[in-house]
Amino acid sequence: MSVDATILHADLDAFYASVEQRDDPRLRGRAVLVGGGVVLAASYRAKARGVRSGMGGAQARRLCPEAVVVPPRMAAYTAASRAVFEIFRRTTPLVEGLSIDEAFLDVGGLRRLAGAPAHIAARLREVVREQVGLPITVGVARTKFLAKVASGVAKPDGLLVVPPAEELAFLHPLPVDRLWGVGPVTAAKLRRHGIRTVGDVARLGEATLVSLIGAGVGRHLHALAHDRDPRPVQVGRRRGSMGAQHALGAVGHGPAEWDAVLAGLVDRVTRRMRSSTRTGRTVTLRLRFADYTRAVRSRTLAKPTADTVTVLGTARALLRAALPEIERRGVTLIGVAVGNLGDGHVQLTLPWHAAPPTAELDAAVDAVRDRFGSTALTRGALLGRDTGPEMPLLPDP
DNA sequence: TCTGGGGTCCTAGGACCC
DNA sequence: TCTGGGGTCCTAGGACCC
Repeated sequence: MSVDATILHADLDAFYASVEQRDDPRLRGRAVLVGGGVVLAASYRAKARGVRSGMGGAQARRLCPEAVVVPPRMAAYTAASRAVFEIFRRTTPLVEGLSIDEAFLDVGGLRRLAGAPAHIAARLREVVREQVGLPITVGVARTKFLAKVASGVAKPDGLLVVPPAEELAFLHPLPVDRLWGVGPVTAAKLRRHGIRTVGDVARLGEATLVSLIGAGVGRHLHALAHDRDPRPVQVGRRRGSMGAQHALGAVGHGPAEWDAVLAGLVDRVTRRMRSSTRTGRTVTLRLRFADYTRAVRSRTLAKPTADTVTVLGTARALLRAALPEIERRGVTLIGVAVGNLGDGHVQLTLPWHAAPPTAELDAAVDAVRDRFGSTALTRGALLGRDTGPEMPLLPDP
């Protein structure tokens, strides 16, 4: 573990809204809301009026009547994100993406090549601004946690370095809910005991903290408040689940509509799985009731799959089982996720003497089909590859 | 404040196995 | 007949993040 501040947390500012302002000069300098029903992103001018992402559109427009509301353009955001992540990876190979608009970068080994971390961070901000046209804030510190907090404090369009000697002085005056992992519930529990700042948390014994907020969160918070965070920047983490969900209006739905929604969601998810050559074993049905409480129902299959029919069958069975509860309580959201994701590869071992187009190969392809439930894999596709027996599922044509 | 869509991680109980 | 400790997997719920 380095004793230097070598970890960068880079976070695009008001990402979706900034992309909109970049692409439409008329929006620059104005309050911009992306998404009408619910605010997906708000420009800083709108945030200054109290608008937050996740807020209902009606309330946002009340707070900020002069705001321009634009529909989301996910393809543009994805493209901008890709461009920024390419710059990250040109900066250092040690990049850990956290979401579409933020990542950790470890620049520890680059001092002789590219200069001090603060210099690299400043340069990174310039390059993102020049080449992608977006403002980005960077926090620099010795740990991931501190770097993340630093970028949060420095926003928007800022750069903040926390030197190792000043970590506690930086950390302890901050309100607890500034900590990554402290949300409304934990903050309220702590507030009830008069704990408001990170310094207040640090003065508590671990056992006391655990008794207040539970073992997991308690120990985690105790470590962070004492500035202990050994987590390294991890390259190449892959998502563990893929899902899709759809919010329903309050009235006028029945089993036929629920089933249609479900089928659409499953189709979306399994398509995405196939196009990224992932397969999964656990199908989860997500429900939100009329009172906005939530429930999940899940089933784990014997074999990983990315097959629409298999996943839909499982999701339907879960929905059927939940039907009495849904009819009693009303449903306002349906979601489907597939978890336990594997890499979508399977090892085919053929006898060395098997001439390719043989019964063995056919049998092997059948075995893959059987295991993955893939309708996209064909023997021709398999033969078209000379990369050896490791064979990804193919994306939809 | 009346709430979208995409995720992560943790906890806890029960089944099952050795 | 009644009993222990430890491990893994599955399901459900909940907090949190952007």
